[in-house]
Amino acid sequence: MIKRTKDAPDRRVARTQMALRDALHSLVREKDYDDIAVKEILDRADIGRSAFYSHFRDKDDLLASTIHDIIGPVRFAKRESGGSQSDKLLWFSLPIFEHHDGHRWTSPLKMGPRARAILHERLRKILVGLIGQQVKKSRREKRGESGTIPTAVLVEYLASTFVLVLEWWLETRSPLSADQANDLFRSLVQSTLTANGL
Amino acid sequence: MIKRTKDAPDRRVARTQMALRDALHSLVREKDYDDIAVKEILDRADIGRSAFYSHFRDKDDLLASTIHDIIGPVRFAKRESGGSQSDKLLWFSLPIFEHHDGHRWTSPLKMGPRARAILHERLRKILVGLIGQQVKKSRREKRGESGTIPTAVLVEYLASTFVLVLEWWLETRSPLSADQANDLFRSLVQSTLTANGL
DNA sequence: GTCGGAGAGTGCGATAGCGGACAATTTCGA
DNA sequence: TCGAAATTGTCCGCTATCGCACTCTCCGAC
Repeated sequence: MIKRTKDAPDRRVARTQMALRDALHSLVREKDYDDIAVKEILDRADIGRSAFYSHFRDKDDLLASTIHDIIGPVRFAKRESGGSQSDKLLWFSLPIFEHHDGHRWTSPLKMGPRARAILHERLRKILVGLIGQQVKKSRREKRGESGTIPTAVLVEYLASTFVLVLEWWLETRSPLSADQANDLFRSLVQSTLTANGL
Repeated sequence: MIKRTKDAPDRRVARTQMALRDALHSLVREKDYDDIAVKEILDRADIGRSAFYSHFRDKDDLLASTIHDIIGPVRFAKRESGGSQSDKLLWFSLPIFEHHDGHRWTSPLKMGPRARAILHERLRKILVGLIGQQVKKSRREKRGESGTIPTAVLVEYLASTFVLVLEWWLETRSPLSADQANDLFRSLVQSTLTANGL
């Protein structure tokens, strides 16, 4: 268990975590995720076994943690989100599509459906947290206009729909550009949003 | 002080030392060695101050330690040293010339005469150790043929002459190739070697 | 079957690196 | 020339990582 007041980022922690993530990243381009042994990750990262398990429960936990490599840059884009109501609500989608677009043709990550599921499940949860605040705020401002659908459900709906589109876009290697995929996602949820006063 | 029992290579030690050497390497291509603050090295290597001083006395000590980056590869070439007597004795020279030749035109290291002196002095000492064994062995086999010049002096002579040639070759940016510089060095010491039964 | 080897996790004593505080020295602009 | 700021080198309590040994489970060979 890592327990620190976040204002004290120990160099060592950041270093070993990054080393492990980098090692996994490079390995997953060479062979299928499920065929990668923890030992291989340790060797490539040049990290001891016990250090690994003091940060991550297992290989899947490490994989899930790599989401931050994606979500990190997205957080930066958060500030500069002006525009319409739905722009403020769905600001996250385009950066994520673009991120994957960049990596889409370089070297395909070799991971089966199980690994994909882990990543997307984690992404979905994080999105729920991210969207949640926005939706609550927007709905509070417009309270009374509509009350049939619970906010929590709406948030889950947005997150899972986004992940669905992302999954489809990646899985089918659709020729759609990141922009187009993003538009597709928005089209899907737009009417529901307006119908619920968002 | 660094612990003993060399059979216990701690990952952490190797890691921080390499990080520091790499940092210095990259910095010395950007600005003059004497203008580089320890703080800058620490920042680039992402290493704490106390870790630095637990390995090196000061900046110069770190610089001197980078010799191993040169001498390491040379040790490998040691095995495959067949040929004449002097080939066995002077096997080290060509690899070193070649090493410097590779880096000579890429990006010149920005270091004044003081820094150069540190490096070459260290190199000289290591060469003395390296050559020493060989000379002693060769002379033991041919004992009696000549006894006027002490072995220790001969060794120092070889090392310092080599460093001299290397220094001249680098300093003047001589158009000589690594091979030619190596031949030059050999020509310089050849007669002395044969005169002393080597 | 069962043997043996390999990988996954766990536990532990030892230690390298951490951040931060400190005095001593150097640098440098007012 | 003086004082502030920067840099160097030292020290210390805390902790992350180390190497190593160990158990457990899985799995293919025989």
